[in-house]
Amino acid sequence: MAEKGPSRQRRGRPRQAEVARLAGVSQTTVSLVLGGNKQGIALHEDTRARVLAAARELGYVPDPAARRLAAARNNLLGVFSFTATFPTAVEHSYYPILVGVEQEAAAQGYDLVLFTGSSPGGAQAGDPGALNRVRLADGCLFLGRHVPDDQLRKLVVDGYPAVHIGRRDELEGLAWVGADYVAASAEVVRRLSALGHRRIVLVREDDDAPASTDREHGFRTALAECAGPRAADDPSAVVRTTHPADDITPGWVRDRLAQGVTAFVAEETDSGAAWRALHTAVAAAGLDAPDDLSLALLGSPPADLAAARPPTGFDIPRAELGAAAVRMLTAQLSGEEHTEPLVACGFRAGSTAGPPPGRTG
Amino acid sequence: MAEKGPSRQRRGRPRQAEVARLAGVSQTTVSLVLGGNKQGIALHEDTRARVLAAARELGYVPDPAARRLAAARNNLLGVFSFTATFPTAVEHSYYPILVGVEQEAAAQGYDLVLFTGSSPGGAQAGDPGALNRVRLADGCLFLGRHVPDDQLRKLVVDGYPAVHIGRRDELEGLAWVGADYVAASAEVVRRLSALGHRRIVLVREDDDAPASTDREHGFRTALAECAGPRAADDPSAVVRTTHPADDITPGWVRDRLAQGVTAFVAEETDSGAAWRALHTAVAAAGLDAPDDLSLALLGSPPADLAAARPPTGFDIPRAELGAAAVRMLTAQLSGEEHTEPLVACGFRAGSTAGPPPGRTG
DNA sequence: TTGTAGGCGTTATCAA
DNA sequence: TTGATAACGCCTACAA
Repeated sequence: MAEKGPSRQRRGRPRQAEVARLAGVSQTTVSLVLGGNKQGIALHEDTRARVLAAARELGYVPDPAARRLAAARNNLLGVFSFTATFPTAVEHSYYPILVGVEQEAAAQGYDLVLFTGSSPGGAQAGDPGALNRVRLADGCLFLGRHVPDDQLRKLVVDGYPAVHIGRRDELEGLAWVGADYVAASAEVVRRLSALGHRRIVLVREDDDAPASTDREHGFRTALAECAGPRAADDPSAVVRTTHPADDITPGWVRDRLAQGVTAFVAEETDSGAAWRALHTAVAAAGLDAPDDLSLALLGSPPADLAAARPPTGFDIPRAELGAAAVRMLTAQLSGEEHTEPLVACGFRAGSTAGPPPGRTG
Repeated sequence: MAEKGPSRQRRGRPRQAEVARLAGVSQTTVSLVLGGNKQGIALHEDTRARVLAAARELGYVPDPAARRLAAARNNLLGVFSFTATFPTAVEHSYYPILVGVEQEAAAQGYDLVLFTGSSPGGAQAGDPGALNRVRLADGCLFLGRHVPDDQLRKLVVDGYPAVHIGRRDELEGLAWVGADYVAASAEVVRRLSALGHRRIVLVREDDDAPASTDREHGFRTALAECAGPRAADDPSAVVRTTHPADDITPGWVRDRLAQGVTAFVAEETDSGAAWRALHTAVAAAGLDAPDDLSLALLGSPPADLAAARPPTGFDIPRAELGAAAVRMLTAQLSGEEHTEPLVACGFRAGSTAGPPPGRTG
């Protein structure tokens, strides 16, 4: 298997020792000069010049492996997603985050190592050591809700620098960054309230992911502020639906309207099921937003609905989220502790919300 | 600056020595066991098991830098793109290529390191050492046309395994993989010819990128076969347009038709300008493909036109391109030389081409 | 101001 | 079958 071959391709590459010989100084001096002389040690301008000249003549470039070995760090940040890093389907959720991760990592001088849950090195889904590969990097970012708790906990306990993207409180000691769904959802409700809406219904998926829970929390909090505690505690203010959302029908929408509801809010999820169902039901009922009722989306619309009228709601700053994760990780690496975990979502005015019908805004 | 802090954050990262202690063997033995025992040295099944267990317990992972320093390889493949690997403008995205790169790399047991071109560490655009970081990996893939020649040449001259994705002949000795635009473009012309078209016009951008040149070359070659050398040499058979393509107007289309042209071919580019212009002009002229004329696209339609009727043309197998690049790189690593550099593009029947009007196919 | 020496974590060559 | 020992190229006290 080409065991013997012309491997060791390092061949003709000059090392500091050769530069030293050519310049007539010691290898240490070369390291000092070429290393930028961090410790502010004084050296002859002469020596400096000779070394530089010799290095240029030989075309010297430092060996990154050696450099990193000596420095006890490799300037590598890991990115681990339990599913493939480049899934064909999930493209929409992770890609924008990676954009931010890459930018911030580059800005801070780190390169990225991509680990996939289903990679080789004997790292299958069930493998209890699957996560260990990330130790190769100085620290690692974790994406997705399916990262196994126990393995992650082991890394954290060992003091390995890790940051989870997405709120993750259950795992004690694990740093995370997440979108501030609570505040953003509350803001949407406040805007609707400012338009005159009092009875508002939230359509969410039947799932206890933090992302869903946080949205409901923000929704209820703001509702309590705007419409009083009774409105917020009303169980019918929040509807849990399944995927597909068979219960969100034109009839259901009409019923609600008849009961005085004037605005509907849906959460964004991977599938976009809640928003899609609401959208479809409203259209099928022959109703139109914002004239007959107001609609808002707690997140961004799925790609196939993006062409439609932009929904009122908020945008998750995914790139910013990635960048924030990198910042938190590098803060850990340099000994400083946590930076801000919550990233604010910007309100998106959109055009699916307006004053309730029969009322002048 | 965090210069002094509790750096040396290698902290808990276990090394072979600790595994050795735990397993009650020498560090050498650990290396032997964990290294896969390449030299076929015999060792007790007992020892082996103990070492493996200890390594797993400690979560041992070899240090890539040390590995590379000592053995000149670390099972890491680099991916370097001079611009961001994850650009915001989706159309420029390398994403589909990376999908293939990741899959093939995983299949061959390599992890991926993403080197971002715009990284500091003193690695700005002008920095002559920006590319040097890649030497940490066993070999590297290069993406995009803006990889600086001189630095890349240095790597190649030093014998560093590198593969460029996209044809790159100018750089002597640099291996590359690319889509076979020549053959694919020729095939499209042949199909059109088989339908009965004789006068065909190619709309391309005014750019001398290999991708454009190759398409024209294939176009002219096939045209010579099908319609004779006169047709192929006719300067009006190829139109160079700029971005935006103001010259591709409804009037221009009609003119051409009046002169006997029955089919138009556009090249795919980053911007999609040529195809978009053609598309728009034809529609504005009140014409329709394939009834009034035939259209073909040398590539895939831009995202915003993907919903329209699928154009006749070919698909660039981007994932396959990535996989081919990895194969070529690993071939270099194992001493074997070049594998096939050209990746075939599949013909896409689409539905914008048919027999010329007034003729029975 | 410069040089000497030791170590970073692995692999590889020999002895034992 | 296993264990010293010497690289690999660079960094960094510390000594001169």
